[in-house]
Amino acid sequence: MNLGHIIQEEIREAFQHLFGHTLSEKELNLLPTRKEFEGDYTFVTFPVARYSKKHPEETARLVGEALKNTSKVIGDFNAVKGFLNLSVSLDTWLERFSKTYNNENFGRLPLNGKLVVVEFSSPNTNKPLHLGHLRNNFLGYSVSMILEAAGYKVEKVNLVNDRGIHICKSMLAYLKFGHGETPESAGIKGDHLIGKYYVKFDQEYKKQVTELVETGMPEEEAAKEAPLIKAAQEMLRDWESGKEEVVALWKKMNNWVYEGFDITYRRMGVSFDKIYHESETYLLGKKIVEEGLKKGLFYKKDDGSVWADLSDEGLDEKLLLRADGTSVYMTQDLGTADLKYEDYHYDKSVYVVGNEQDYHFNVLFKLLKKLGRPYADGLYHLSYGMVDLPSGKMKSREGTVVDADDLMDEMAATAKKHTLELGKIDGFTEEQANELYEVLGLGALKYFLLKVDPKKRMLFNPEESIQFHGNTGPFIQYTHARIAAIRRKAEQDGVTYDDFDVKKITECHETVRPIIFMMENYEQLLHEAAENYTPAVIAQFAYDLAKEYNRFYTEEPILKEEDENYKKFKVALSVQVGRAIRESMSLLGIKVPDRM
RNA sequence: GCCCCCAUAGCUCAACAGGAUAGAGCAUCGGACUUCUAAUCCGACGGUUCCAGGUUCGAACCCUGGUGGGGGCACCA
Repeated sequence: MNLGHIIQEEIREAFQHLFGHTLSEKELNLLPTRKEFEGDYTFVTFPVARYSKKHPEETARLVGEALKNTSKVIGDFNAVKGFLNLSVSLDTWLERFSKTYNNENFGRLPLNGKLVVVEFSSPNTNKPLHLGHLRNNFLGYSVSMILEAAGYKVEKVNLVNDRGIHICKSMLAYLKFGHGETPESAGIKGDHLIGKYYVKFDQEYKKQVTELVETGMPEEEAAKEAPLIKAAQEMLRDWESGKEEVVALWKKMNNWVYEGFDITYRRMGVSFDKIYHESETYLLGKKIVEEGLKKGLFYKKDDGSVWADLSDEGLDEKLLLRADGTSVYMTQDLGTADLKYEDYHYDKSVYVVGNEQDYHFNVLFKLLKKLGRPYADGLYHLSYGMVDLPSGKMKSREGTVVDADDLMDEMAATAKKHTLELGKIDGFTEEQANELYEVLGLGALKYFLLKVDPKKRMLFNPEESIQFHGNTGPFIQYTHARIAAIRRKAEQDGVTYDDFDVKKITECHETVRPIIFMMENYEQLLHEAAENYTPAVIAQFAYDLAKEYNRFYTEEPILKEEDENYKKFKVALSVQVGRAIRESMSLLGIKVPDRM
């Protein structure tokens, strides 16, 4: 039980004793005391004055006095208006720290026996990954780590969109203009090679459309009649009917893409427990539509197309099956939901997909609910906002996308530049140095993308993202490196620190309490991060802790402390902060170096 | 046209589900390295929380109406 809960219980008891009323969980609202007031926790008495039948301030004072007499943890209090500010005694804080320090499972909540599937990444195989994918991947991976730390069993899955007209466009352009080029012969990654032909297709296609328009054809018609688009559609039909040479080319080109993706994923530090391919799932879902028809949930129009009417739920009618009997996006997603459930029997299933698909998932979940799927209540769309550039929205056709590989290169290069300028890595081998640049560059990038609430649209300013000062990944990493240096030096000097004795400590630097306070609250925070699927609060924690620790570090001598026991404590406190930083950063997928 | 989301310091973001005098970083200005890593720390400057009403002890947060921005409304995925 954390300190907040203990205090809540004590308040409940005191209140019951004083006023004969038992407060509910919600009424026991406890918040951190604001900086400008004395105290650690604040209990707001406005809402409970109706039970005490006294003014809020009087209520606060009475509860405060009662606590001061009976509480095992509260040392003092003050009441301002309806705010009861409670100061936890130093003894208690130190005691709590001791407990945290010796807790080997710090930052890990007990297993809750529940399984959650997190689907993320979901790339198309016709172009390389870009900045938008980075937010998606980092988010999905981080949320998976957070859920795991919060006690869930987590399965990370990736549903690769490896088929469809967009792939055929790349294939067609490759056939026409590729001259048998390969990633090896071209010297570029497979995904970039395929992306090149996707762009090529678009260019050539536009030319054709322009030519047709010049002959007097309306633009809309020209867009449909251009030979290239017709050829691409034909190729898709050939693929669906299993035409050998098309399938062979498709396999070859997709494999190039996967080889490229693998490199990118590895560098990003994300991985999956299972990869689904749309080429294997796109036909699923038809049976579910049939089932819905039979149950009278869906209906068939005269042309044979199948629809769901969700107007009673405030939504539109939605197509589920085309007139020719082929599936659409929704059909497929109905099918994969069942498939994933068969595979995992999950309690929760999270889809990490951008907010432009809010409506789609809203409909999907309602349909599955209507169909009576047992897992329907556990579905969650983790809807995240677009990443904008200072120049506006990213558009692949306009060449304004920020390529993932390029971006990671740049981040690492900048890390290298800064590191060399500072000259702090004497004795590093070249390999170690390069690894450090990766850790710092990726750390900066991940932190930049994850510190913002996922739901919010965010601006990616390349110059700011590459900053290593202030509220950034490298700032936190640096704090960890400092602590690691303390630990190294302590061990070098033969200073043991596990054996500190908190009972002998009577006074502490003013930063010690807030540091302990933050770590005390960490598990609560982790719980919140998991419930709300948001790495942002973990990022905020790591930053706040690092910031507070840095103050401690600059204002207090640690290894030069003369009181031997207090010195041990300070080292232990540092080590524990280091652990908390490492742990929280790992939930963001960010590594922390021992030297930088 | 209909539906959904957003609006907080010059800029990028917070604000623990309605709590006290709205906080950080960047930028600007000023201070701190013969010291355990200055990728750090301290200070200053910076606000009508888009506007107008409402709800109540209390509103950035909830309600109503505006304004501005984004997204969605395909037999595409």
